[in-house]
Amino acid sequence: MRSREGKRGVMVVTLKEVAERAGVSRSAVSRTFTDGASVSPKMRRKVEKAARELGYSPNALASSLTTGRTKLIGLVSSNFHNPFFLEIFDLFTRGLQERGLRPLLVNLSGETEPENSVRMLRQYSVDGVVVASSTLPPGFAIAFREAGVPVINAFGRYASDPQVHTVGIDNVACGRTAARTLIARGYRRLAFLGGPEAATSTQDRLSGFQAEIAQAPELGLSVSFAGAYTFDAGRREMQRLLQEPPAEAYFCGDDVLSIGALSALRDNGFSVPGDVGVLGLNDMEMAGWAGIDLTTIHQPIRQIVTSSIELMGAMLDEPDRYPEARVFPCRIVERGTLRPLPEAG
Amino acid sequence: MRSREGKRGVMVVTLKEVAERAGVSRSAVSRTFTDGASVSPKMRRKVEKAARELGYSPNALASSLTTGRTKLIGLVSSNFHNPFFLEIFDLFTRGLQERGLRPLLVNLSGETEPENSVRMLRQYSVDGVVVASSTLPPGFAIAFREAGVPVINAFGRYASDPQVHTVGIDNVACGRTAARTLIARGYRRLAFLGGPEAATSTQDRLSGFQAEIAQAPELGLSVSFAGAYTFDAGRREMQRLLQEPPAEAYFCGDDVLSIGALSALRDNGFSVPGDVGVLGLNDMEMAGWAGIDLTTIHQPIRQIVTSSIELMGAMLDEPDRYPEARVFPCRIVERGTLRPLPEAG
DNA sequence: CGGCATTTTGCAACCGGTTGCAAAACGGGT
DNA sequence: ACCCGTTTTGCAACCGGTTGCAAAATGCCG
Repeated sequence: MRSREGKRGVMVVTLKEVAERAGVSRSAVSRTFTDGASVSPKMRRKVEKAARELGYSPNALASSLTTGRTKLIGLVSSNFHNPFFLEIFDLFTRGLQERGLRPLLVNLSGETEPENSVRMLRQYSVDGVVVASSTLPPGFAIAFREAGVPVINAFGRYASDPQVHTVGIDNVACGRTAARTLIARGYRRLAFLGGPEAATSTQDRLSGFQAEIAQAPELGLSVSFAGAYTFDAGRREMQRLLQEPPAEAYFCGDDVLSIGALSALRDNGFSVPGDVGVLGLNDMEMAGWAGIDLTTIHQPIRQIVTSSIELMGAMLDEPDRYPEARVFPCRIVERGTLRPLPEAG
Repeated sequence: MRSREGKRGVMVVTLKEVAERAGVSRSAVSRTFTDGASVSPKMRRKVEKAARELGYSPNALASSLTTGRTKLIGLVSSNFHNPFFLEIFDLFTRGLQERGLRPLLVNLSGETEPENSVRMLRQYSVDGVVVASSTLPPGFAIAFREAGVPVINAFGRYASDPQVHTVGIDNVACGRTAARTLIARGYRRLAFLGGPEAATSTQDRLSGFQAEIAQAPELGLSVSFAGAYTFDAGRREMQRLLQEPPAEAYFCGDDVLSIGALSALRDNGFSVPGDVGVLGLNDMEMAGWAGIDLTTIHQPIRQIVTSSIELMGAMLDEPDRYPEARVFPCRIVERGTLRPLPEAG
């Protein structure tokens, strides 16, 4: 009887058993399964045969104990209600898997203290953490860094002096782009319908939007916030705004919010883009659906995720790497909720 | 110097260091951190003090080596393009976290062989696996069971003789409910617009739908399939169907598909529910959005997830538990895409 | 075939914890 | 103070691997 009953009744084959069956030392078995180690072809064949016959595969957790790497990556987010983030999770999980890294998913909805999650992820010796959120306060990412865990803040606030590695867009610049886009189309009385006021993404987009508008005295700006990046919040807030005559065009916090706002506008008899213009942000899949057809600012999530993962790979080799911010440009995607650019003439 | 530089330059405090500082044995420290172990109050205080001063927290992976439990749960899915599943991931991650279990997320999109994922999850010694998918072939869940890993198939095919623990709805019954719903509203020429033909959910819903319709000879049924549970697939397929006159009412594979179908119908000048009725399935958040307002069959995901997690908890204590199927009823949610029930009288 | 440089292999210690067992400490009763 | 039953504690072995080091095996050359 070579095989053993594990703690849970699961057949579990260990290195030692393979070594015995192959008639070699345990180190030899270990070496054939760690690449870069010196093993003669003959030895390798013997071991592989025994391993195959026993159905052995090495215990990643046990080896992590000596190598100090688990290949576990904490994937931390609080955006579990925005379909846009499902696209992000998809890209992250696939990207990490391709590199042999395993995402340990942490849902921070409702969590206000980073402490617990930091402790938990340290207990599991994650090699690194990706904080993928546009709404979490920067303190969360920083808490990981202070705990000595390599961390990347994806979709977080871009700062020119980043405290932690940051990959994302420049929300201030986005706000400017939004303003310029609306102005170029001849809108004059503009409005900002932001996401949660506390989110840095909201603040930054607003400040860019404001800054650009402030340059032209003939422009008007009204500002309000929805409580969350959700359809309902967007719809409710727009509903509220419509108790007074609407602005000419709204730059909304994100696409879901925009869709909610659109719904309220249409229900109140406003035609979009005839009476009112709406501009979103993110360019989530849904924005392109017929029937929604939202003009929006595209956030290059593929590049952001890819770059985050590359950066994570680099940090694993060089944990004390100097923090850097990687910023990707956003571009406007023309669809049907803003009136067209006037013909050049 | 008590603290040590870990492999990655990370300060990492070990049990041994705590023991030394507290002036006790390593076992004593270990016991104060495993509940149920016998430790005197005095000892506990000493150890906790030292631990606090050093910032110690035990290494979950190291302990898993002897206890045989990692508290890691593989969360396996391939549905990363259906916003409905984001709601499911949200519920699963939170539910697991509350029980002190950690979801290791596996994205199986594009994977055809279960082997790789099974091996990977075994290497990480997961305590159990939740396969949360309505499209993965049953073989995936079974592969885990055969590898000796406790597995639960959530949102999978209900079978009266389940091979693995199954939690979800009875898709055949759902199909019947759909048919009865449409018939009761006076629709006669019915249609099934399913998801991927290979998905068991599609097959089962169809067979229930057919079975019910077959009982009334005056009813007509046409059947077609979209390639995926997505907006585009639904829209495309409906577009194609509209080259001929439409049926009176469509039972669609799921809500996203329905929304796609709706979009095609409206674009082709059909009024819903005036000319054509549409019935969805899932009752995802979006179905309730104003502007979509989809009549649909509610899938009780809260209960399904809660029950799955409970069951997982039970399996961890009793791995050889006899496979069971847990089935939750679906109910119709009246909204605006079917004409109302005729007045009784 | 011997001598030497170069792999390849096994030994043993270690990674960070847990746990059975026996010895030590404790507590209560007399 | 002593005895005995009950905690509490520490020792040492173990979980499943990795790795530095020295011994053994190999290859090459003269």
